[in-house]
Parts: sequence; C-alpha cells; structure tokens
Amino acid sequence: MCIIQNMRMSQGVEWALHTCLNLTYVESGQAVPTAALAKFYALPPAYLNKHLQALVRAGILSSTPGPRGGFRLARRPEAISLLDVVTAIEGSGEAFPCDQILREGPGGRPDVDYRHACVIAGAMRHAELAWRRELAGRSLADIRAEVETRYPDTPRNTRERFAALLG
Amino acid sequence: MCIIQNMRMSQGVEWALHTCLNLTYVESGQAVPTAALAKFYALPPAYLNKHLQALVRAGILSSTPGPRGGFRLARRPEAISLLDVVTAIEGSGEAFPCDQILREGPGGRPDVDYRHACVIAGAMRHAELAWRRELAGRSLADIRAEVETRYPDTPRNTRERFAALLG
DNA sequence: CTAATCTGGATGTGTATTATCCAGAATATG
DNA sequence: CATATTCTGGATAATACACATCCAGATTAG
Ligand code: SF4
Ligand code: SF4
Repeated sequence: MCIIQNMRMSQGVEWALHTCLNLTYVESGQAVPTAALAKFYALPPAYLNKHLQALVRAGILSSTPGPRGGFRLARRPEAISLLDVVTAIEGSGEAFPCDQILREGPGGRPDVDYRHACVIAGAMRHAELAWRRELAGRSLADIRAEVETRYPDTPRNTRERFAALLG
Repeated sequence: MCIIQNMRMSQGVEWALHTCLNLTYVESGQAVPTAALAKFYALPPAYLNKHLQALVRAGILSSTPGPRGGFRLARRPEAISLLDVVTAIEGSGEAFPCDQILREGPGGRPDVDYRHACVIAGAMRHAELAWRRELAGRSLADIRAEVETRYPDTPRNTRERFAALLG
C-alpha cells in the first residue's frame, strides 16, 4: 500500500537525551560508566557506548578511563541545548536530500550548484532552520525544570537508581 | 568514525515537489503520463510512478488511465502546500522516535503512555510543529512566483520540454 | 601490577529504501 | 468493437544503512 514511512531520526537521540538529562542529577565530580547508564533503561551497553563517544566528541560529555571512570557532563545543563545533543548523534546534515535533479532538467548546467540556487531547496532549508531554532532554544536545564514541576519524584527516583547501579 | 547520518526524508520528496511544480505549467485539461514526467529529470519511471500514486491518494494529483491519460494537479497551486506534498510521500509520522524507554526507568509503569507524558518527547514534538508550520505556509504558487522572479526563463523552458516530451 | 574502563576499528544482522516487473483494469481512438 | 495506451497495486529483488556485538589497545585508580 503505502511505500514509505521515512524521516525518522535515530533512536540513539532518545537514548542520548535521557542519559544526558539523568547525568544532571549526578553529583559533579562523579563519573558513571557505560554499564550503569545502559542498565538505567535496559539498553545494549556496547551500542549505547558508541553514542556516548559521539557525545564526548561533541564536547557534551567528558570521559575518564579506568576504575571509577565513566562519563559526566562536560558543561552546565544550562549550556547544553537539545540541538547540541541531536546534532551530536544525527550529524548536521540537512533532512531534505537534494540530488540536484535540476541538472537533468531544461536549462540545467552541470557546473551550477543547485543546492543554493534552487527555490525548493531554499524553502526546505528555511523550514528546517525553524526546527533547529526551537531545539536550540531549549536547554537540559529547561527540560529538567519542567520535569520536576510535573513529576516531583523524579530527582529522588533518579538519584536512587544511580546509587543502586553504582553500588 | 561517526556512526550515523540519519534524519533524511526520502528522495521521493524532491521528485514529487519538482514534478508538482512542473505540472503547474501544463495547461489545465491536459494530463502528463509517467513516462514523460520521468524523462523530465531522467528519473526511473516505475519508481516515480509509485510516488505519483501516493500523491493521487493524498488528493494532490488526479490520474486518468488510457491513451492521452496521465497525471494532472487535482487542485489549484495556491491550495497545495509544501507540507501537503511532504506528508503525502513521507507519511505523517513524527521524526522523533519514542521507544518509551522510561518504562524501564525508575518509577516506570508499563501502563502509562510516555509519548504524551514525557517532557522530552513534548519538546521534540514542539520543534517539529514549527517545521510543519513553515512548510504549511508555503504553497506551490508561492514557490512558482519566486522561481519566476529569479529565473524568468523557467516557464518557457518548462513548457518547451513538456511539448517535446509529449510531442 | 591488576582490574576497571574508555576508544575505535572490524564485523555481523536485520530492516527499510530504492527499484523493477507484471497481470489486470480503465479509457481514448478509429 | 478492437487495439493501443496508461494507471493500479501486488510481488519481488537489490542495495544502503541503522542497529548491535566484539575485541585489541590505551589509560588510570588503587
Ligand atoms: S531544484 Fe532544488 S531540490 Fe531540486 S534538485 Fe535542484 S537543488 Fe535539489
Ligand atoms: S521519556 Fe519521552 S522520549 Fe523518553 S521514552 Fe518516554 S516518551 Fe520517549
């Protein structure tokens, strides 16, 4: 019937967002290893680690090897936007794939970069910018504040689970 | 190195947008078969036809079988938004995949629908709405007007190519 | 020194996109 | 009516990529 249900970002974004949010509850100075972060939501440890590495490369987390090592936030939650996390996992590529088919059209020139010249590509890019702007305007601290307003038990629950996992 | 570059919509969106835009230049009453639409940009005819079928189901195009049959716009260009076309090809699913991992977290309940309860999912949905709003506010007629301002030759080029392909 | 932990590359697996083909239905034309 | 044209939609194949695992090597706490 219908052939497509595309345009989804990787599930790693969800993992990364939740993990970063949880890490805001860890007392600074303490690192959490991949194994504990994975157990938090019963995620596959080796694969979650790949995403954590991406977050480190993006400067959102910092990592420490060795015993009592692991990951911690590299910046204050106020300084980490949702866009930062999404971009770290998804990359910064545009959602609208332009194959420059205009080159095959009437008057098409192989030497022109239609990604900049094309009105359609411009409109799609404009819409995508609106999306990025929304995500850039919301920080982990904002999310945490809203969570605590709606679910006051969250801080205690999160800290208790971390305590149990770090035992 | 980096493991992911996701979050792309299908290339069919580009084909559909260009094809719909081109169809605004066909004198109403005349239909264009898949073969001609495919040759316009050297696209694979059988696969393009799948996307055209999706556009018909969405009420954007209408189709006529038989000789001198083919596709034409089902509504005026002013009444077709970019979002209409994107949704017809991509589906209306959300870009942020929520696996409800909170169910595995502390205090998680299997009977709660966290897609509505979760603050993160809400923030992502909010950003996506901004994207949709932008696309919904731009019609094929708007795009066409901008194209003609910047590239005055486009109407003639397009009509000539159609004439040659239908000849 | 030893155990714990991160890093990054190699590799496997499964799903979804991309693409083709064909039988059947509908229709314009003569 | 006969025929050629064209759309419809299911079946199927090829390909790309997200998802996932594993391991050797590097780093560090104790
Ligand atoms: S016209 Fe725009 S969307 Fe189409 S191929 Fe060119 S750049 Fe891409
Ligand atoms: S907390 Fe939100 S994003 Fe995370 S699993 Fe639940 S609904 Fe999805």
